[in-house]
Amino acid sequence: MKRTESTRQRILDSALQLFNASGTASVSTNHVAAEAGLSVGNLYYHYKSKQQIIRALFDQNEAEVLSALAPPSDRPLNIDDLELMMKANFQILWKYRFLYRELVALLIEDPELATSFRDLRHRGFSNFERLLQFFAASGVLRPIEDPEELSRLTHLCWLISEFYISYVESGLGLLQTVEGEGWQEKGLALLRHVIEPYLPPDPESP
Amino acid sequence: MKRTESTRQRILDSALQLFNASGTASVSTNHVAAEAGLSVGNLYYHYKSKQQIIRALFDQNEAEVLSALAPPSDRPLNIDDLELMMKANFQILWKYRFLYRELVALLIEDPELATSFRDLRHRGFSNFERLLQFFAASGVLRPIEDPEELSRLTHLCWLISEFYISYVESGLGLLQTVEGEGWQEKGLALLRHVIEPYLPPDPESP
DNA sequence: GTCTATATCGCGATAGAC
DNA sequence: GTCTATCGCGATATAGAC
Repeated sequence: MKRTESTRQRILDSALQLFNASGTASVSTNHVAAEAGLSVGNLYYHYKSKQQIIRALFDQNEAEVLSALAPPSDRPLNIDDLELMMKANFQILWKYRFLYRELVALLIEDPELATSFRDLRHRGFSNFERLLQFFAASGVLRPIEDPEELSRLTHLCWLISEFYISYVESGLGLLQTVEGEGWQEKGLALLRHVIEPYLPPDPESP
Repeated sequence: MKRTESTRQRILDSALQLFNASGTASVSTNHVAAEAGLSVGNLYYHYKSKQQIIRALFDQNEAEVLSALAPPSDRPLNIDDLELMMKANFQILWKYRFLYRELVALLIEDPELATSFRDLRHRGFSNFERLLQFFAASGVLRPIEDPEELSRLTHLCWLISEFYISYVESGLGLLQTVEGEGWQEKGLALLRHVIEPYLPPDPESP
């Protein structure tokens, strides 16, 4: 409706870029305004605080995550869907990496954000657990009787997805996978590694 | 030698406590000095900047990690040693959790710290990989031929150890494991879950 | 070593003209 | 909606007395 969204969006884009590059602590609203090519006053006209900008970025992230992880619903799921979802998820996590990188600190500093995040995560976790359960029940994965084991597997996938990028950024991965996209493939490999023991026994293995 | 260490240590203790509780961004040198019961001037006499304090805490952490992960050397290693090391490691990670929680941001803000950290991690990673290799070679774990697979398993264990606490702190785990120590046991369970497929086939399973 | 000022700076946020 | 100007504050860091 309003064309004011254009400016709002430019603020978010600039903030996202700077936060990803330098972290939220060292990026001030001044920097964001400069990067976006507007005055501080104007920035504050659109967002009444730095926290509001971060929240808006979180909301954007939330929308993208939910849409990327929504199952096709009109078509039976297969194992490739799982792989595709994980891939799409990595893209989004990378786009908003500052959020996950500083996650706990951001949540401590903004209880309201903490509530939103925990809500999102809770829903996402349940969905993913159901998805794995569905795969196990439909033969894509081998059956998982113990609910504790299912829960552990879900937590494991979730933890890896959420923090793999921070793990890479924090150094070791970077040194070894200098190539631009290699990190993503390696992350997927870790997820596959965790899933692998649950693939159904293959009758024709060498 | 000098009793100045007492004050220096009090500064570090106070800083550690506050950083863990509120994050480095919202804790100022003023707060640290107040918590330690000294003047700001005195604090700056001992550490010339906030970054220096963080570095000192990192060094402390490094020393504890290295000593906790040093193998007995005079005694053959067994699988319980692995479990004990992981447990000790969790304790240390918890003690210095702000470091890992804000890891990437801290490394971006302080390139010198980044160098130290990457060096430590590189050494730690190699050691741990060798340890797993040793277990695989000596029958504690089943043989792992593919070096890529060994590397993946090592990365996996490392990633889980390093970020599990942030994962818990960021919410989901907290809601489910309200009990004070349960989180640690659950973390170990995740690590065991990853190791389990590599345990040697047990002749007398039900 | 420790304290009490104090200097300096930049940040978040607002007021008011256009 | 956008700008310029500015206020108030708290943070880092230093100077100098004790």
